[in-house]
Amino acid sequence: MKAKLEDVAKLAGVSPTTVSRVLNNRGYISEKTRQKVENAIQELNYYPNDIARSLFKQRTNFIGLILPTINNPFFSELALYIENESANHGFKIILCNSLGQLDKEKSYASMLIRHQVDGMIVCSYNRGIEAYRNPKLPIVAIDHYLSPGIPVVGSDNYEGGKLAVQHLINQGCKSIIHINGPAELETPAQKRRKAYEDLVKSPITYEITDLFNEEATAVTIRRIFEEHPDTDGIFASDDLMAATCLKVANELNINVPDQLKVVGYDGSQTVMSLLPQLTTIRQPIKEIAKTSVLNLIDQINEDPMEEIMEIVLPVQLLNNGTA
Amino acid sequence: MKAKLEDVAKLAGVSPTTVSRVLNNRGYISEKTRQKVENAIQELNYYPNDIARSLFKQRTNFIGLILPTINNPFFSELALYIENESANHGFKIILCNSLGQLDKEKSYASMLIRHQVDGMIVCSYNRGIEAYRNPKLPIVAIDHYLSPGIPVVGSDNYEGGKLAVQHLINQGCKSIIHINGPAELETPAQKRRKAYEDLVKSPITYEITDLFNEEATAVTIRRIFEEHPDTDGIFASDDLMAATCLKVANELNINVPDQLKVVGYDGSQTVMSLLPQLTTIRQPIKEIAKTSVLNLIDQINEDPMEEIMEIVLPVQLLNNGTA
DNA sequence: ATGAAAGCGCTAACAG
DNA sequence: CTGTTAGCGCTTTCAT
Repeated sequence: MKAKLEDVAKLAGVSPTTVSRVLNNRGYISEKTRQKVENAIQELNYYPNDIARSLFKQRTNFIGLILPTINNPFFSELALYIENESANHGFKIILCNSLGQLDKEKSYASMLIRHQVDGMIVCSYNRGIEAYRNPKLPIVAIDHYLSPGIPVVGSDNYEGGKLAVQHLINQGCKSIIHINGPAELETPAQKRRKAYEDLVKSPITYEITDLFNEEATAVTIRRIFEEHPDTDGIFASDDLMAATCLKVANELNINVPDQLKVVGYDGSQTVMSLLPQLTTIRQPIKEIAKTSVLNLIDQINEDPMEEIMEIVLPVQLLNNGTA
Repeated sequence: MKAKLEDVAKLAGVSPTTVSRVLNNRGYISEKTRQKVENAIQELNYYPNDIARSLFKQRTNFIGLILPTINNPFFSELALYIENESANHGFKIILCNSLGQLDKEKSYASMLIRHQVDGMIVCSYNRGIEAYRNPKLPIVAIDHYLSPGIPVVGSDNYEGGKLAVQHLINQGCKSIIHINGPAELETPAQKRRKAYEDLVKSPITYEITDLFNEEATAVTIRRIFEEHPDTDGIFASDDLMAATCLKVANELNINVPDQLKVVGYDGSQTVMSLLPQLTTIRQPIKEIAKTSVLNLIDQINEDPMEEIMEIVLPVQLLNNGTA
């Protein structure tokens, strides 16, 4: 069986308390004892049991991360930085892909609570999950409002939408179409749409209902060109949709950027590597990640911090060629 | 404070054991008692503490996942399916990004052991980590040999390399260059290179040393065209490198596929969405994920299963246009 | 400077 | 059908 603290104590000829002391570097220990203990640890190949420790300490150093799907450049980059930053502070990430399904998200949320996570970072799009109302559970929501009282970290979606649409207008587009996910109230991403609607005389938005199905997205986009053949600009609310626009345009022999200009949204590293010509709005993904983690850790430590309820980070237009 | 089992018991007027019984649906309980208990659970908004449960059961239902970086379409897709499949079997994923650094991987591995994970799935590229030699810790390695005795799940890398290079030859390429990551012994990915070397008269392989730096990759690729201006075919050992080839070719006004043909490797959904014209070798990512999880769970349950030490899944050429 | 004992929240014998 | 008790592995008063 696995060695436990008691085994180490016996082998070193000391009490469990003493072993615990050297493990945690707490209290006074003679150099000699410390050596004996450390030798025993080596010899037994002992690893402290963090489950037992967590039970006692009422702290797991686990952070639950709920997102729609890690298999998306924006979320995977976000997750990378969240994991990194968390690790820097001694926290571990439990990964949950809700796939946008309410029931999955619910069961993940309660699973995380049962596992005594110290906090959660949620960037999924479902509301009304009771578990989030669990009093005193530190939560940070990324880029959408989860529930009153839960801080939101995100980027300036209205500004991003404005930058995108204004750029298309500046480039001479006359008929600009917007593509967005399903309209949900109070989602900051809908502010991109608001900006579009504020800047364009007769706004037309196509909604992609099944964000997880690229072919369905392509079908919707083909409809744009059938129903609005005069379209000369598209503002897509994320880069994957923008990529699908480019693909469809290519199928239809529509030249980008001459006949059609396309602006995406997110500007993740992966998309920029694979599709460097895509003009897009870059979200400060790393900063969103870091800010979220730090805010969450502050909540966990109950630092008296000034209860910041919404953090809005700046975005940037990357003018790369498709618009 | 958070409600615990004892509080539920008190409120329901029964013993803790009884509460535990209804929680776990074990043993005989009268319907009346069950109701009382369930009401108390509701009323107290009680969530069982899985940490305490794990401590007792000597089982956490945690699986550690170590990969170089989740911010890569291949790994993020893999991680999605691994997480999904694990969740289907009641396991949770702890995400670790080693960033290819030995020390990070080491500390992640021992963190996971301290946290009593029931098993680990490792798709990182470092060898000689002692923690992996921890006897009886179930491990599955994805696409590389970790240590003797640890099962490997992967796809047919030699066949993939062969398909790629043969395709380039069939398309008329005379001077085919291969791009790969740093040469490491016993990495199945090196079998792609082996296939290339077996099929080409005078093989030339460029090594990308810093896989995490796209600009460095671009620099190396530019060197190819300086040093071998007659290059008419490139087999890149992953799609991101292939994408960088396309980008550099574009900079240099080299037409793909007329003057240069490029074949990538992986064929993840994300890359196929963003760069649908890329000809590549598709790995069966979902199957790799599922197989790994199932094999690991078998190990965890000590199912007597036939100790399969290497599982090789088939690959497929996706002939999309860049070659 | 070190040890004994209690307890974190839960479950599983074992009784009854 | 239900309760009592011990203990999972660790940490921490409180003694000494």
